[in-house]
Amino acid sequence: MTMQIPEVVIDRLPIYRGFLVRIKEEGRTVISSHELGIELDVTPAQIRKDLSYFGRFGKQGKGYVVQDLLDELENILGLDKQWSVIVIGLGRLGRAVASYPGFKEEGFNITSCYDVSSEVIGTTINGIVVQSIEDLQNDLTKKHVDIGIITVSSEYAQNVADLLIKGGVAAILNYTPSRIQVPKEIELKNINPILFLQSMTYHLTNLNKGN
Amino acid sequence: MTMQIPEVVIDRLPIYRGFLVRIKEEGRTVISSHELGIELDVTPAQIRKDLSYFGRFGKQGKGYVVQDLLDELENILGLDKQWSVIVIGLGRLGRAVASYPGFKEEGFNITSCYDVSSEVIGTTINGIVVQSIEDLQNDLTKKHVDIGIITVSSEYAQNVADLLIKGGVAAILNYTPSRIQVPKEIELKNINPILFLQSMTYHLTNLNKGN
DNA sequence: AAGTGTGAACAAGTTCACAGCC
DNA sequence: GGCTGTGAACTTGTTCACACTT
Repeated sequence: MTMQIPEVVIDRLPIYRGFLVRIKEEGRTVISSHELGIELDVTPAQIRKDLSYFGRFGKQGKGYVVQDLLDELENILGLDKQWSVIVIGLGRLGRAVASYPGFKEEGFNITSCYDVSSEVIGTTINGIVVQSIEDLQNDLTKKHVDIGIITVSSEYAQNVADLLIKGGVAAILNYTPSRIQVPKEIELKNINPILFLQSMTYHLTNLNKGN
Repeated sequence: MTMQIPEVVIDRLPIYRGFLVRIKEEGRTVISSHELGIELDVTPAQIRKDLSYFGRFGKQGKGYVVQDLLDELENILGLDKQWSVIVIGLGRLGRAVASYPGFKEEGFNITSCYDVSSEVIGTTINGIVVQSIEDLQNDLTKKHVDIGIITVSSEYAQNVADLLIKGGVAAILNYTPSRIQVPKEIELKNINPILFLQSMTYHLTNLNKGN
């Protein structure tokens, strides 16, 4: 029963799902793995194989019913639930993140924001009053938080992560360039634009490409 | 000569390099693949194999001289050069990006910023006067730009990308949730926090983990 | 003695190709 | 007839294990 599903597969499902949302809005009701593949730059076999880890969602000779596949993917990914998210660090990046409407639209509800600076504490961002980081530990004992987004300055990233984990937060999105150490049961993803730029400059430097 | 180097390897090099920068600051002069591996959560064999694609940088029985390996990696990745970067779209996210000091520190110089909104055009961010997007096409004929960072709203992402490519920009960092189509010789990386969150919720939903 | 560099073994992930079903 | 689902073939990427160097 518990066949281990490759992480790369999990990472592709949200991409499939995003595209399905778009074509559903355009009124599309059925799509084949072939068409999906062309749009998403993935082979049709890849898509069929990926989906086959979870069930048989297609209609043979026909393709996938957009709405049905969407429902399946949202169920698999847990997007049929609401998730509570907090943002720690409300510098320029944190404020941009906290005020991005896309999170709420996708079921990621930013319920609280924390910062150290007295200049920021008490201000309102996206309808949320910024609290002191001092409140964080205690707040986590009282209300459940699924995901913590860390946008503090680099040197505090590990401390904040430790606090979050101690408070029962199971997933962390780290916008800091610091590499954070977490126990393996904690979900962690890092967003570090510098690393992206640096792998791109490799290719710009070595234009005997292949990519 | 032109052995094809796996993309995953290229993506790891900046991580190795970042760690070497850190330990160099701490005064470390030599490090073994074993120690590197522990810190970066990679097997020592992986590190040695990755580096072996590019040369023999280690000293047998000793490890790697931090400064030497750093120089090699920076040379490989093209980090010994300066890169010119422009930011298109100066909403909250674009302003956060444009004012992040990390780019300059790593040799990525933001030389211009563009926006459509008359409220933003003419304002100064990080010492740069925001120009009209109307100027972009013409500017690109006059000065060389290596990398474009797209932080406009989703619906304009493809248009901006097309403009950049027409103007000779070879690499694009797309902060937009839109999937952009580019010719294969153009470097493209996407930063979409929603996709990260959605793959994390898969694991939160299916805590029979393995991760 | 310690630790690299690397072919060979292994594991993971992708694509093929076709049986099966609508 | 067209397209899915999936074992099997293949390709890519990782780890092993040891000869080699200092």
